[in-house]
Amino acid sequence: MATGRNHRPATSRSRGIPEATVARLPLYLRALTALSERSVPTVSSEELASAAGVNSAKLRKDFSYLGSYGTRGVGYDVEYLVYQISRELGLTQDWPVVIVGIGNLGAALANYGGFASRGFRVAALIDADPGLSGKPVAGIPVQHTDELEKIIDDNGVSIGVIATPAGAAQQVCDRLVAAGITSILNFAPTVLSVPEGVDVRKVDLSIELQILAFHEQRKAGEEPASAPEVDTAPPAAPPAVAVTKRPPESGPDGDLPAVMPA
Amino acid sequence: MATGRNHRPATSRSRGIPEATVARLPLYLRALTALSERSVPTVSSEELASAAGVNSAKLRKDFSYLGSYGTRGVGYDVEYLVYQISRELGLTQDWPVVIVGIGNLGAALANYGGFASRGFRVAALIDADPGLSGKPVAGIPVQHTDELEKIIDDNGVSIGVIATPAGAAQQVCDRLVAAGITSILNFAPTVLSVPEGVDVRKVDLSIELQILAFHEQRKAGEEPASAPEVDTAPPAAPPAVAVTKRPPESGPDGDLPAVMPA
DNA sequence: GGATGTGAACACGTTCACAGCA
DNA sequence: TGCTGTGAACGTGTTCACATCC
Repeated sequence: MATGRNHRPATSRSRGIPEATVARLPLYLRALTALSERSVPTVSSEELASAAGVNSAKLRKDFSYLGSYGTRGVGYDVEYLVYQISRELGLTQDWPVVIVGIGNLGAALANYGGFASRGFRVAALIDADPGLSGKPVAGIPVQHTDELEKIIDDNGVSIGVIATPAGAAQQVCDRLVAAGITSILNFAPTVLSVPEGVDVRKVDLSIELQILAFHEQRKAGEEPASAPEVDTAPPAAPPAVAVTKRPPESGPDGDLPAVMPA
Repeated sequence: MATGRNHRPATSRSRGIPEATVARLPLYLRALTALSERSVPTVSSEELASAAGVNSAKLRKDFSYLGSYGTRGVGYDVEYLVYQISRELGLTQDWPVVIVGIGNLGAALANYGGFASRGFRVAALIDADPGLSGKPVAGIPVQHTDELEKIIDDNGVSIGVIATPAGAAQQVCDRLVAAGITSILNFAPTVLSVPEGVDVRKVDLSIELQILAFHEQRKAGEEPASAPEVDTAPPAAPPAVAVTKRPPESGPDGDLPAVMPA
């Protein structure tokens, strides 16, 4: 799960759409777009839900927050829903985006077709390495970090993507915010602190894997009625102030590793 | 937010740790590891919470599900907690992982230091392009898709990462599952269907951006007491069966764009 | 004194089941 | 008849506030 929020307590919801619903709208939109391309005119909540990987009750409730866009006994008009959801998400307008940190991940993001097709436009690629400056990635020349403020200002950018190593992330974040960015998608494995009013969402590869490992571990110690305990090394001393040598863990790299060179 | 679940309804929670708590454990672990490296012996819930970007009440409640590992009036022993959380997450053992689809994103993942330092080991890189076979990425030679089943079997791999284009994802997924994989981290923008017992987590770049756009849009239409409505193009016909030409949207690429060539 | 651990209250999210309408 | 839209029930997650113990 990617995560990270920063909103008013959702109290006094007037026309507010629940956060959980917002997070699913892109899913519905994707499924609807596929149907649209196959020229399917209408869908039932059941069909659409299954295409989006949710259950139909949830989908209907989600749509009910947007308005009554369906037809009882029939279903939803695909084209109409595509438009309504796009509008709700703000995708009927163009969102210029900058990507900071052009390593493997930054390059992958720059090449990612999903951006362009959904109202997002990569306005600039920025990296601290002077050796990269001017070299094109995904057809866009990389610019140096020095230009950051100017680029954001000139292009009216309000969304920034951070794909730098962890160590550089906060610093980049601060500059982005100072330059006027109000939404950040962070791929660096660090907690970013930002002033009120700035949105941060986080995508953390390592965390996702750790969550999988947790569940995987459970599976192992269940069905096969054997192997009750498998601990590798015994724990350190329970409480008491101590500097017990540290049992296992802590790899070769310093702080939580970076994604790639910026 | 990365997402995707597949668990029993969490009913009859015996020693079960809430899903939301599990998702935060890696965060705590990261903060604790940083403290450990600075040889800090103990932390209070307040300090640790702020380092991890959550509030202290939540953190204390989270830890209470694991056991009583703190000391009243003092705080938590850093080393001890690192060990306990690692054990809980299953990181005291080694998890071999395969990455399928070695484009920019796959390469970024292979180079990602966060894997190795947390009990994960990249056992193999797999790609369908014969031209890549044998070429080393992050020091590991890429192997051809034909070898997939053999690789998984030989290495006892139970976690797979899919970084292929959307079109190939389900097919790769099916082969992974058939070969014995029970946990999948999916970067392709598709809904994967898997049999019961297989865990899927999803990381979707495009969805995260769309959620940001939603909030960004809200900000725009708030403070500055102007610009009440800004719609670009008028909606299509409301209900009724129709094949209205499709208003805006739908970029140049076919289905939801791939991440990169596999 | 000072911090943890936790019941109880609250807020949010999901599911059920059915009324209501095409 | 068939499917949407939604109140009501339920379950999960978060926050409060304080008893408890070092």
